[in-house]
This record gives sequence, structure tokens and C-alpha cells, in this order.
Amino acid sequence: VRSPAEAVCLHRHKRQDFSRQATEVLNEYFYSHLNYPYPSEEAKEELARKGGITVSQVSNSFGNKRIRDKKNMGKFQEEATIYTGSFGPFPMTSTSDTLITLQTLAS
Amino acid sequence: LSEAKESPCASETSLPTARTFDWMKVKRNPPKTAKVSELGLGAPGGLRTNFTTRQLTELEKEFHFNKYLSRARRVEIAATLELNETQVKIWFQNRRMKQKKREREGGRVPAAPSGCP
DNA sequence: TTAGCCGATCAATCATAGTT
DNA sequence: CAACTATGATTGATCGGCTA
Repeated sequence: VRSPAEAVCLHRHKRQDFSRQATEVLNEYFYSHLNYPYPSEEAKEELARKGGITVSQVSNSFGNKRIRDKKNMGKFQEEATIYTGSFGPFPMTSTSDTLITLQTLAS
Repeated sequence: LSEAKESPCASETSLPTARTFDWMKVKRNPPKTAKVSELGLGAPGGLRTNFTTRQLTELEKEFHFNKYLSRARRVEIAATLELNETQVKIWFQNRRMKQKKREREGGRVPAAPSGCP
């Protein structure tokens, strides 16, 4: 079924990578809640706003990430703890939003 | 009904590296798509059925007519499309969710659904 | 008590953008 | 330019909770 022209008809979507900020916000939440990366609907909405993406995209992102991370059984994934800014075991009470103020570090 | 029973630690091991949380252990039971008595035949249990274009077209057509199916209609469609009643039921279930999702945040300006030649 | 529905998620796959 | 990888989206099917 590899036909860009026809494929676009059935499975249309011009995948576009998320903005750096969206990726930043998503990764930060995911890795700072590694013990339970299941954001509530409200958390998803906030992540969506902060990242400038839709709630569905937030859900897709977490869904894909959970599965793919599981597959690679924390190979070097957790190493991305750099997104959390914190180390060692953390509680992460999903209720208290630890959503940091997205700092657009234009590196 | 599943879930690899609690084996070692409950939630986290302890080290910041290579920790295994419960969500990583989640395993789904393989699809039981095989209906009653698929005695060694085409219906390989544990596979994600691939609907044909014909089936999808018919299901879609029916959906636009009725968002919900009656038992009778379901049986009828299942027979016509050669699918289980469950598959038809689930398809409608998923279709309704998809519809709801689009109505909810689908109000964007995706693009011009250009015709596909 | 049970079947259908909802909402969320899983898991496999598609197609593409980015790398190597 | 081809081969490979990372990633967003799609979707048949599962899980658990709720209700008629």
C-alpha cells in the first residue's frame, strides 16, 4: 500500500514534528511522572495549551511514548531525567501540578 | 483477569536508572477475534483484523444512517460483511468515539480536503 | 446478573520527516 | 540517493466502571 498519492487518500496526514516547546512540555511531564505517566484530562488540557497542540495530540504522544518506552525497557530513556531537573526518586502527586513554567531556552 | 501478578517490587525498584514501574508491565490479552468454532481456519486468533475497503464502506454507510445498531441490524450487517457481531459492535463503538472526538476538537482548519484523483 | 456503552488505553502498523 | 531510525497518527481490540 506504499503509494504516497493514493495513500494520502485513505490515510492522509502530513506528519509534522511538534514544536520544540511542545516536545519540551510533553517530555518534562512524562519524565517527571515516570512512575505513572497517565495525565488526567485536566493535565492534558494544560499540556496542550502550553505546548500549543491539541489534547488528542497529547494523548497520542503519551500513548506512543509509554508503549515505546516499555519496549525499550528504559534503555536510556530515563536518562532523559534532564527534563525533570530533579533526580532520585520523586513522589509526583499527579494532583499538584508540577508544571514548570515553560522556559523557552533558545539554545 | 490478567496482569502479570505482582512479581517483585510493586512500583519502583529504587535506583534512578533502569527502574521498572507497573505501567511498564501492563499486558493486554491477545485479541480473541476467532469466533465460535474457528476450527483451524482462516480466523487466526490473536490477530488484529484488517477490514477491507468494502467492509469499511458499508459500515460507514450504515453509521451515517444510524449511530447505534439494533441487535437485528447488527446480525444482518455482520452476515453481509462476514464479520462477528462483536466486531461490528466494536466498530460502531469506536466510530462513535471517533465522531465525538472530531466534533470536540476537530473544529480546526485542518486543510482543504482536496479531492483525490 | 448481564450485555452494551463510554472513556481510556493498548499494540501493531502506516507513512513520513530526519539521520546516517 | 538509498537505508535506517524516530515519531505522529490511525484503529481493531481490551480493560474497568457504570447503567439499563
